[in-house]
Amino acid sequence: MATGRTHRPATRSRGIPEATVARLPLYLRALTALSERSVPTVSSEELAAAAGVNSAKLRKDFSYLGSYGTRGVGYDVEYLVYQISRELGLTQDWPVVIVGIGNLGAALANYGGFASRGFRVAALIDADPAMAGKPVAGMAVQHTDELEKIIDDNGVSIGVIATPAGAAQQVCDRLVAAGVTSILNFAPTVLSVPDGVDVRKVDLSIELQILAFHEQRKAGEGAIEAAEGAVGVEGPAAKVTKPAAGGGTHRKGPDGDVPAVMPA
Amino acid sequence: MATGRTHRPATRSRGIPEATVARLPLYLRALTALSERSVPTVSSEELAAAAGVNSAKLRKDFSYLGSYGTRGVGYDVEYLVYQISRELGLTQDWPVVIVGIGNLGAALANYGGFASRGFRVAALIDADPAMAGKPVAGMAVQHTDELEKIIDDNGVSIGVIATPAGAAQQVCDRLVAAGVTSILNFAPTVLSVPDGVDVRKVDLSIELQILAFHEQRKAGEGAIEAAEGAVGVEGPAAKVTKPAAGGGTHRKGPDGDVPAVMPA
DNA sequence: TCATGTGAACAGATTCACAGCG
DNA sequence: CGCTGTGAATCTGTTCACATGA
Repeated sequence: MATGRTHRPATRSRGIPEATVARLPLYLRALTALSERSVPTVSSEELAAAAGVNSAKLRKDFSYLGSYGTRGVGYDVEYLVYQISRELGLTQDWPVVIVGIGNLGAALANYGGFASRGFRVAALIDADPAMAGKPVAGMAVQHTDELEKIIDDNGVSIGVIATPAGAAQQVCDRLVAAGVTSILNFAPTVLSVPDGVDVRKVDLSIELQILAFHEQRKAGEGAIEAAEGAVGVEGPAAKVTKPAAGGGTHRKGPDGDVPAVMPA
Repeated sequence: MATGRTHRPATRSRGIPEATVARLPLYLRALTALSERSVPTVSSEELAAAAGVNSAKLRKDFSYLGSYGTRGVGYDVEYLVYQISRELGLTQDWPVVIVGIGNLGAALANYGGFASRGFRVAALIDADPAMAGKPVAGMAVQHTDELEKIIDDNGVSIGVIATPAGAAQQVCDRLVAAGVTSILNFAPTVLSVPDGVDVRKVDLSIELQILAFHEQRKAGEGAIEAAEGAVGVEGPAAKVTKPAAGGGTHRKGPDGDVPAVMPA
């Protein structure tokens, strides 16, 4: 889901639903593990368990790729690894650049999963002149001035942004102008890009906030019903048409009328 | 999307659809920015643009929280910030532990977005005895032996796993046994957890693979039709019932019969 | 006989379009 | 009049359940 703004339907490219595409890497990982253990075939049931999905979904997913299984038997591991790899475009080499070599950028550069599976870190780029030339993950960091040249020389079409939020849009614009058409954004900002450019974002604080939401709910559990009935903890129930106290238009908060504004 | 295995329906908790919950942090961020610029109100149109969604979706999302807007005017920024914060459970403090202080763990520890918005790093934990006591992000790293005690003493319910894949499940088990009920997993593995525990995963290589899929498609463009017709690039068309060459059962690959197995 | 592959039923999310209210 | 709030239509994704074929 993280395909960012401005670029839309992105619907099923050549018939494969987006949700399925997002699961293919999961299957591929599970299959690779099986392959390493020289397991020749798997059933949808086994593979689904390894990938953490249910088997009906997995079979449906695979059905979009074609009929690659054998009824009564299962799927040939090696063959599926190949098919999924090809479908994902991993049989070719994808040079990527990482822009912003701070803590996170360095972590990404060192991340092994990057190098495997068809991705190759073509360059590490940072705006800080003091970083230029410094070795990170066995590679010399290059200055932002070189960005366009690097993209061009290496035929880079995928860029990773690991800069502070403030710099992200500007970096993004330069990447796109230089020919990058897919961006993985770690900066906590919404990027705008022209049509035809894909953006996916990875956002730590968003993930945490989603967890907090569910966590909060767990704590409440049975108390919720009671509280809602009694105090009217928001929801349509709290739709007080006229504010009970305080002259303003709004301020219909359930636990006290004045919002306790969050710290920045 | 990312709610991990074993725990499922997870559907709408108390009426708010999961998809909406996932966008609330986005709105909150945009609203916080407006708040800092002292903007008093926003229309759904403006806010949607800032958050990178469309306005109908945003209005629908907000409608699940209650009727917090004013027709003909828009939404009160401060008020919405408060409502969303409360809905997400950010008006309380969430102590989190980060397990695995490698490159990534250190990056996370240093990540500012952590500290803001209700999350507090209660401890950094690593299995390497050599790391113990070392300062990272102004905090002394503690040894895994202390894990249970730390969780308990600090009332931690959210854990972040940034260990290598091999250690993740084991760490996860210990976190859960110690009382953690929400986990953010950066290790490239499927975690199994008992019912009632939420897992969200952030997986760099999966994101890249999804980008590669779309990237590949862009490159192909009009050529796809032709190629499929001519060579029979898989799809139902490639459903060769009997392998053309090579004795095996499968191996129906389009560009060469032997799968070019990926490197690990 | 067994597990795949898939139509059909269902569920969830998005978009449309407009009634309703400030 | 302008913008929110929301039913209804649509679209996407998931699950069911079973016919099909190795």
